[in-house]
Amino acid sequence: MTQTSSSDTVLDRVLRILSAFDARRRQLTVAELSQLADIPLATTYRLVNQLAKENILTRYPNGNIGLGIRLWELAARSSPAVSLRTAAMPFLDDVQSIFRQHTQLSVLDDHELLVVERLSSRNSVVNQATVATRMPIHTVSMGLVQLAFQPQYIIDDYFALYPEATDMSYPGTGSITDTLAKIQRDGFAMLDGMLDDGTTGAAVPVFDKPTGRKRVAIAAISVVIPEDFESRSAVVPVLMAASRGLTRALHPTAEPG
Amino acid sequence: MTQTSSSDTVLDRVLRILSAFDARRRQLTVAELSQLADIPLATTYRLVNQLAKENILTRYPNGNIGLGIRLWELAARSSPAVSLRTAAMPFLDDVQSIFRQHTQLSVLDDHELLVVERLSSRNSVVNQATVATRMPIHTVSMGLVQLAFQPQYIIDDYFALYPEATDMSYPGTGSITDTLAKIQRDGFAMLDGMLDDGTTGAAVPVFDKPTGRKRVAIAAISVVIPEDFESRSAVVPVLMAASRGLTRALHPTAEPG
DNA sequence: GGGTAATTCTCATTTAATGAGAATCGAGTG
DNA sequence: CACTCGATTCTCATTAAATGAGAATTACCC
Repeated sequence: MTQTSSSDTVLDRVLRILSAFDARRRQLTVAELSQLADIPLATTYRLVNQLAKENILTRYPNGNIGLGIRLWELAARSSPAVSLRTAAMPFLDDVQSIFRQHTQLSVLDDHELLVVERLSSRNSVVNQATVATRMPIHTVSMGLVQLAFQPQYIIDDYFALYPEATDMSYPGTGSITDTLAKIQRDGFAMLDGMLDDGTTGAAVPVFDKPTGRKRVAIAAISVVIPEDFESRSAVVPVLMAASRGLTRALHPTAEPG
Repeated sequence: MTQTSSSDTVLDRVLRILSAFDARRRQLTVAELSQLADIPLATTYRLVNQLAKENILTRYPNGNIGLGIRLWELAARSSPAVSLRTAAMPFLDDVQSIFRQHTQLSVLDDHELLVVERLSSRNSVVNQATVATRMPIHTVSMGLVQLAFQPQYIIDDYFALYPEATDMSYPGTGSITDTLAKIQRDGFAMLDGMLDDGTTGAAVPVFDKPTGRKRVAIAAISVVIPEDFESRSAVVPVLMAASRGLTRALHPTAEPG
């Protein structure tokens, strides 16, 4: 059955087809797509063929369907995420080469955290799943550090949307409200054992302007380190230097470097 | 007037809207979009609003339209270009940190060269235009080095499509046919003054498998160096090491390391 | 307050899109 | 080679998504 709320536009259907693919589902048969996208088989074939003709989707020799390079190209040419990532790369690279730990750039989008880039150490498993994945803001340092530097109404909206966040108790800082207050005071988040036992997520905000009182976080730079990391005390200063560099790169001004 | 060849589908129109944006046109008014996409204004407003609702496009506070983060996210989750880029990053990083020159990863697509990634030296201008840009294959080393390692029928198709390529005379190697033959013998392309005077483009192919006779290039790794670069003799060996590393990363086998 | 452009809304009309089922194709099996 | 089955394309009567001009509303500027 098709959607009942309003009419099922062609755009809705195309987006459901494109959304069916992710890091674990890179190739799908047309029958699978039809089911995942909730579109009758004949219509799915027609839309898939139209998309393949434009290279938004690609047909593999075995008949399976995957995303086409044109979709990437359209997005890469002028997406804000790509601009941010490109500007951030030298700073992420600095952080990654100093600590040799997973280093991420992330943003908040639609009340979730979205990973824009992840640099991993040489010998770590290539893990595509990390870039473009979403996580609840309140479960990771890089989310909390961005939330802490948002207008109060955005924080309130978030709590309204995720009441379970207000039930959280963070190791060493207590409630989410107390945790956000500490992050606001410190200017960084450093939380143990959030996603994985034995690791610490350290994150700093990237602000929308170099100085000023009402700065808003537009991204975060973060690393994941072992809890007993020997260079632990150096992490935040290095992240902050990277963050300030990125903010200046994004907002060049006449102020002295 | 709308297109006359066949009917103007919603998908056609949506793709024309998305294609209107590029590195130089990151924000457009709805009126500009209507003109660029050749869609009546009322229809453009309607489609733009639908796309903005899904965050495929975004509305800026000044009313301008730009690409939305969801488009990037859809593409980043499972696009082959992103997988290739992710696998290549350690090797590109190696090359870039050794020579401190622009380092690129590119593929052939639809008889053109498409830049998938570009790492630049620290102090170079951040130049978004390079990633996701297309160039004629026969005008750059990284294009020629991939063309040289394609099946003959693909080379023939290319010449049929771009007869002007057969009129080219490359410095030191002559015609394109002779140049391709030399690249096939050498296993790399190193051409002076192709895009910019005073520079050399050095490129090696990334093959579809580690060994074997009928290997096909699926990408290229390349650097742009000054013609009088002091480490010129080291460039190709380093690029080849990076390329072999990438091929092995893409095609892990049981063969010894 | 007036002027102008941007934007939304309306709705009669158009036509793109639909999708079941027939037809065709391709792969696998005996 | 014939048969079976699933994949895929094609057909076409019907539907409803889409259209787009122009009116209405909103926002901005002077």
